[in-house]
Parts: sequence; structure tokens; C-alpha cells
Amino acid sequence: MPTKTFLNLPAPKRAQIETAAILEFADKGLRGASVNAIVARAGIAKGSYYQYFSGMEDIFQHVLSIARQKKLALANALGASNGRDLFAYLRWLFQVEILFELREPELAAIEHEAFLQSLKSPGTEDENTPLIGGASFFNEFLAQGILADDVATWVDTKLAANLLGAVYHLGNRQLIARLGENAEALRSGKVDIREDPLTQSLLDNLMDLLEAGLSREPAIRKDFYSK
Amino acid sequence: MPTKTFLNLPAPKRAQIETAAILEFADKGLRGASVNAIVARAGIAKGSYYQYFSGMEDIFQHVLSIARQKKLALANALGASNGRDLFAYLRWLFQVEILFELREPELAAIEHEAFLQSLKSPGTEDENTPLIGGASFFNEFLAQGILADDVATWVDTKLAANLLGAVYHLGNRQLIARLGENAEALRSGKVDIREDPLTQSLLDNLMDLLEAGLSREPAIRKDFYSK
Amino acid sequence: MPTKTFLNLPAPKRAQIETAAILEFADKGLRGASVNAIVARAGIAKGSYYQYFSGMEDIFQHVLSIARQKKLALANALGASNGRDLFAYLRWLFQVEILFELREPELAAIEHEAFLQSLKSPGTEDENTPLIGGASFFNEFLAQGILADDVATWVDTKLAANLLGAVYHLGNRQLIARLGENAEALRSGKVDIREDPLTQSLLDNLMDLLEAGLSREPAIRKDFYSK
Amino acid sequence: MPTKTFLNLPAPKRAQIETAAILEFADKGLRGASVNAIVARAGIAKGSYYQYFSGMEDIFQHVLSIARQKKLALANALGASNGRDLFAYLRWLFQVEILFELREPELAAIEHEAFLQSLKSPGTEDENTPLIGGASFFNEFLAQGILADDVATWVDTKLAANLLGAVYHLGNRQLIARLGENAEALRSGKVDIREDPLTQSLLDNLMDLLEAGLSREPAIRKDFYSK
DNA sequence: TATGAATGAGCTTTCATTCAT
DNA sequence: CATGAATGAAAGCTCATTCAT
Repeated sequence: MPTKTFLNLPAPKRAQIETAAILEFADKGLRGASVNAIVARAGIAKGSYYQYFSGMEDIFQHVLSIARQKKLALANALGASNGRDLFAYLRWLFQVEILFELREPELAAIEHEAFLQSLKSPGTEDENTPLIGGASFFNEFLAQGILADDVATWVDTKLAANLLGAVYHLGNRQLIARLGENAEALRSGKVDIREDPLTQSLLDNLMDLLEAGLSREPAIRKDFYSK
Repeated sequence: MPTKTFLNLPAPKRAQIETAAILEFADKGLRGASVNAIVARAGIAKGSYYQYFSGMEDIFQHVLSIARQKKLALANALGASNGRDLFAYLRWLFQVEILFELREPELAAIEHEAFLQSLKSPGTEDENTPLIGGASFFNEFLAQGILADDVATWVDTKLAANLLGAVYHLGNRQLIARLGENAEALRSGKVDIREDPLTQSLLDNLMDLLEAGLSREPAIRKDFYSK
Repeated sequence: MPTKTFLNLPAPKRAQIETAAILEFADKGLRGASVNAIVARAGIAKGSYYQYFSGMEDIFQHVLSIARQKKLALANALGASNGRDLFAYLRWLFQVEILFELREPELAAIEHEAFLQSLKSPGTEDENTPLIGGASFFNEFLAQGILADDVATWVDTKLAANLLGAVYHLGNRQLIARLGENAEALRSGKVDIREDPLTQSLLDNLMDLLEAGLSREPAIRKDFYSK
Repeated sequence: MPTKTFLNLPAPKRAQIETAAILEFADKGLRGASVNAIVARAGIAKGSYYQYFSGMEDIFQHVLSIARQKKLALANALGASNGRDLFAYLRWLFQVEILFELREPELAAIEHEAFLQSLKSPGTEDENTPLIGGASFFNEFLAQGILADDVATWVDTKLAANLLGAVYHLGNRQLIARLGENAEALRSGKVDIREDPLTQSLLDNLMDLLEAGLSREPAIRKDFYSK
């Protein structure tokens, strides 16, 4: 946790330090980042750094919280999901994530690293901050989906939550790569992601995979299952 | 690539060094690993290390190749997929992966890190060695699935390959965690994974998610789509 | 170039480090010098060194600049050449060099090494700082000598400049060795080099060699030979 | 001194090792050379090296002796000096040196380094091998010159020997640089250096500088000055 | 509170040398 | 005699952290 000293800093200076840390973490990861590099990027004295943060883990957590805030702000800006059903909500979630990756690629990269770390050492998750896309987040999401009769009762929620988490964090790389020239317009806000045909068609495809599975026409697959 | 010197080493000594490196990479990742720590673990002189490998990346690639070999051996040991259809093959693939994670958790962790790295910098993949679970592997897999009429034609193979890759590498953590006491029996080989009820039921669930999607009965979703 | 940190150091500490480096370079040359040895001699931490200099070449250049400053100061202290003609100036130059070698033998040795290096890789010379004794220095010197009619027109200035450079840097070793007991008095300043009979007689001899060569018409020499 | 083992080696292998050492020394100097690099260049085992030489200084001296042999051979090939007088001999000496630098630039560079070293620590010179261009060589040369009445009696032979040594080793760089395209023809032997107009005219200029200086009566110079 | 100089541990890498085969 | 594996010292350089100002 940053010291009070840091939190009392004038906003621009604070931002300058945060940006430096974000770039460093995105470049080199938590493991490869160095205090030296951060202070150099930020243009502050090394002594100052240790008056703001106690070490490396400290500032990393702070950067993570920034990521969460920014994503939350972005989610709010995108407007609520239309909420027709859980899958509509899921689609909305993916749109938020895609926008996040376009607008804050460094923060997204850092968040992914944290997600992977959480997969390796489960239980580390902050219970009080059920962050979007975290392990317990999708578990809860699915539990409610079953209650709302949107998700089949046979689904093992923990198993499926794991799967959704993986897809949410790493499964849209290809989709983003495919946005091509549209990416810039989406990033800058010139085009609303909800109305961009290319994004929506790619999303259709991705969501269908999640909803309908990989098999042939669902009807046919049903036959297969009912064999 | 290791030097000839290393490859000519007596097998036990070679193994001892490889094990040291594997443990180090699993512990700290490529970024956090240090030659110092490896030689300390291996109990060899620092000078010797540099007669075997040219640096860090070198030994990391070597460890990766070990991982691939071990997984391949394990796949062979498990016997071929029954091959009924692509999904049967996919299920077989997941069994291999689960066994790999149980038997060689460190190598699995290292392979995952490499996979994640490949996601960040695509195109680095060795085209001539289409490793199991890699980006192009699932793409090819799906393309053939479409030809075989196992996969719906509307599926965007690149998108779906990305999704499958994510699930294959990170989506079975929960499953493995749920094996509980059975894990040890599977690991040691006392129980055949193909005949372990718990594993199979969890796999059923996971594979169903992939095959059938998250929604209720596919037929119903079909109605939803045809709205 | 030394960092600002180094330049802001209290003078005694700075001198202590510079002296350490000078001794090291004089002992072992640029090639043989080591940062380890310098910090040991200077009694500072290795980390500190790298806050002052970026490496080996860096401090070497700094030491060279010290050498130039010291020589310049010494030249000023010796008073201007009487300027009767170019050879008087040359004699004055040699006196400066001899004094420099007596008073700062380590710096002189270092400067010689740099001169030799510049001979090996010509073109590296800083054009804006035409250092005393450098390649272009004597070339210019001779060109003016021809204009002033002090130097014979048949002299190839580049060829002769090369010769003068070699003599200036390495051709007075013997002279210095011959100073014997006088050396100490000259070094300490007790005796003015311009008034020391031994030095002057040796210089006479050395300068005569150079003057006769540079100023005579070849024709005259030819006559001499045919006598 | 190389071991007997080395001297008994088949000539090609011996040459291969010597060449490796020569290239290494020319590249990096005695100080910068490394056994590792030499054996790598030579393609021999490291253990073998220590059966041939005791260390670094050892092989360096051996290489020096090769340089002397090669130069001697070259001198013989060039034919004796016409011997009209000492200056004719000196001119012949410079031709040998120029050829040596053209034909064996690496050995020449190594010899220069040794010469400089000998200047720094006088007395190290091998008295029994008065090598061409060494300190005592020119001293003897001049002493005989005085006897033969070729050199003025007022010349301080030690002083002048030092000067000649400096010029001989470093004073013909410019001359060689000026040979331009002719260099290749001289190197290959297509053109006899004694008959190459460019070389001879440059040599004229250089030798005139030395002859006029060494042979003139100071009185004559005095007259010249009082013109 | 801000600074940045100081530090020594630790990093990667190269070295000369030995010695068992 | 030839080999090349083994080694620890030492190289250059970066690191996180402290502390006096």
C-alpha cells in the first residue's frame, strides 16, 4: 500500500510515477521490473520512491488497483449490459475487456500477469474485492446463471468459472488482432464498440462458441447427446 | 542449444543439472531465474555452466524441449485416442495434459509460461515443430474438424483456436484441484486416468462445456438464435 | 564523460579517484586496467564507481582530459616560447613535454598510449581539440613553418608531422634518462629547465637533429655528400 | 619458450597455432589477448596449449621471435644495402620495415608493441639478440657512423638512437598510408620497392629529414640561421 | 519531505589453469 | 601426447536499500 505521503502528492506527480511503474511492469513484468528503472522513468529521486512505496510488491498492487479502477470506469462509460440474460451480460463483459485492452494495453497486460499468478497460487485472491474476471467472480456469475435458468444445471460452476476466466483473459487475443484498422477508431472512441460491425461479428462468433459449443448445429449435437 | 559438452555428459549429471534448472524456472519463471541459483541447485561450478549453455534463454529452450519430449512420451504411453470424432480426440488431449500436470507439474508450469509468452509475441512460434497446444496446433485441429463435419462451418477457426489454447493451458487448473486424493494414484500410475470415475466425470463436464456450450439445452438456444 | 554526480564530488574525493585511475592506467594501460583495481585503489565501493562513470573508456577519456589540462597548465607556467622562430617554439614544446614527463610521469605514459592508439586508428582524433602533439597539430605547425620560411618548401608536411609526433612522444626518453640527478631538481621546480645546462645541452643535440633535417635544402645536402 | 613438444609438432599444426596467436595479439595486444581466444582460433584443445606454452608471456615471446625471423628473411630477400654509406643503409632499413608492414601487418603491429614496452622498461632488452630497430641497434649503428665519418661527431648517439628508434617504428605510418594503390603491388611483390617511384620519392623526403639532421655540422646550421 | 550519494550483495560472463582420461 | 571437462577467481555491471543533508 502506498504511504500517505504518496497519496497526498499533487495529482500530476502521482500520475507521472504511476505511469512510469505501469510502463515498467508492462515491459518487464513483476519479476523483471526494477526500482531503478521506475525512478528513472518517473524522473524522481530514488530516496523519494522509498517514501512512497515499501518495495516492489507494494507498487505492483497499487498499479493493479489502478487497473481495476480504470476498467471499472470504462465499464461504466460503456453503459450497463442490456441484461436480457446472462449471456448478454457476458458479451457485455467481453466488450469491456476488449475496450480495456485497446485503451490501456499496458494495464491489461499487467492484469493478465496478476491473473496468471492467481491461478498458480489460488487462495491469494482478495475476497473483499471480487475483481472482474477473477476466479470467484465467474463462479458467482454462473451460480446466478443457474438460478436464473440461463445456465444448464449440469454445469459445474467452479470448472466452468475456471474456463471462463481463461477465455476472458487470454481468449480474445486473436479477436483483437483481427480488428485491424478498426482498432484505432475503437480506441479513440470515434466508433462505439457496440455498433462496430466487425467487432460484433467477431464477438458473435466467440460468444457462440461459449454458448453453443464447438460442434455442428446445436440441434444435431443434441441428437448426438441424446443417443 | 546446449553445447556438445553438455550432451556428452553422463546421464545422471545431465539430469541433475536439468532438474535444477526445471525447479528454478518453475519457481521463478524465465524472468526471475538466475544462473547463480541454478548452479547452486545443481551443485556445479559456475564456470561449468557456461561450458554447457550460452546463457539463460539457451537452457530455457532446452528445458522446454524436455517438456515436449516428456509430454510426447506420456501421450504415447496413454495410447492413441479412440478417435471416434474430434471431440474424442480433444478429450484424449486433455487427459494427456492433466496427466502431464500431475506427473511433471514443474515442466507443465514452464510450458504454460512459454505459451503465455507466445501469446504476447505471436509469430515467434517454430513453424516446423507444431507443438501440442500451440497456436497453430488448434487451428489445424479445427480446420480438420470442419472438413470432418465435426465442427460447425460457422466457427472461425483462428478465434476458436485461441480459445482452445487458453482452455487447454489454463482451463483445467480447477479440474486438477478437484481431483483431491485421486491425484496421487493417477500420478503414480496406480490408477488409469481413463478409468478413474472422478476424473472422467469432471472431464465430461468440461468437455460438455466445450462441445455443448454453457447454455441450456442447445435446442433451446437454437430457438433463441432463430428469434 | 563523468556523470554530474562525480563532478559534484568534494574535490579531495574526486582527486582520490582520479589518482587511483591514473595509477592503474599507467601501470596496466587501457587494456589491462580493471574497474575492480581502480575502486580498490580508490577505496570506494564498486557501486559508487558506476555512479561516476559508465565504464572503462569513460574514465580513460576523463583521465586523458586531466592530462591535457595539466600539460596546458605546465605550459603556461613555463612562460611563452621566445618565439624567435618555429624551431625555438619546437624547443619550447619539448621542454614542456620533458617537464610533463618529470612531474606527471603517469599522465605522460597514459598520453603516450593514447597517441599510439590514435596512430593505429587515425581519424578518431577530435578535430575541435587539436591537442598538443597530436597528428594534426604538427601538420599545422609545419605548414606555418613553411609559410614563415622556417621550414624548407620541399618538406612533405604530413610525413614530417608523423615523424615529429613520434619523436615528441617517444624520442625524448633517452634524454630524460640522461638527466640523472638533475631530474629531481627540475621536477620539484628548484631549477628552471630553461637554465639547466645539462638539459639544454641535451636539447641542443636533439633539436639540432630536427632543425637540420627540416630546414636544409636537399641540394646542399647533396653537395655535402659529394664532398 | 615453447616446450620441446611444440617444436616437434608437424609444421602445419605449429603454423596454425602461431597464426592464431599472431592474429590475437595483433587484435588485442599482449594485455588484451586471452588463451581462450587463441585456442579457439587455433582449433586446438586447451590442455594442448599448456603442453606447448607455459602461459601468455611465453607465446608472446615466441611470436616476437617469429616476427624477427620473418623480417630477417625479408631483409635477405630484398638484397643487401648498396652500402655506399650509412644513410644508404638506413634507407635500406626503412624499405625493409615498410615491406614488413605491408606483408606482415600483424607481426609489425606486435613488434611495435614490444618496442614500446621496451621503451617503458629499458634494460629488459635481450643483449644477445640485438634486434633490428631495437634501442642498442641504432646506438651501435650511429657509433659506426661516426667512425665512418658519415655521422657528425657532435651527435649524441644514445639520444639519436632513441630518435631513430621512434621514427623507425612509428614514423613511417604516414608514408605507408600514402602508398595508396601501390601498396598492394608492393605487398604481392609485383613491384620491387626499390623501383617504385612513389615509395622512393616519399622515402627521399623522409630520409632527407634524417640525413640532414644527423650529418650536418652545427656550424653550417648556424650559418643558415644567420642568413 | 525530497534528495541523491553510498554501499555491498548479487548478477552474468570470461578467465587461466589443472588434471583425469 | 592430446584432450576437454572442471573449476573458482575475477571481470564488468546492476540491484535494492539506507541515510545524511
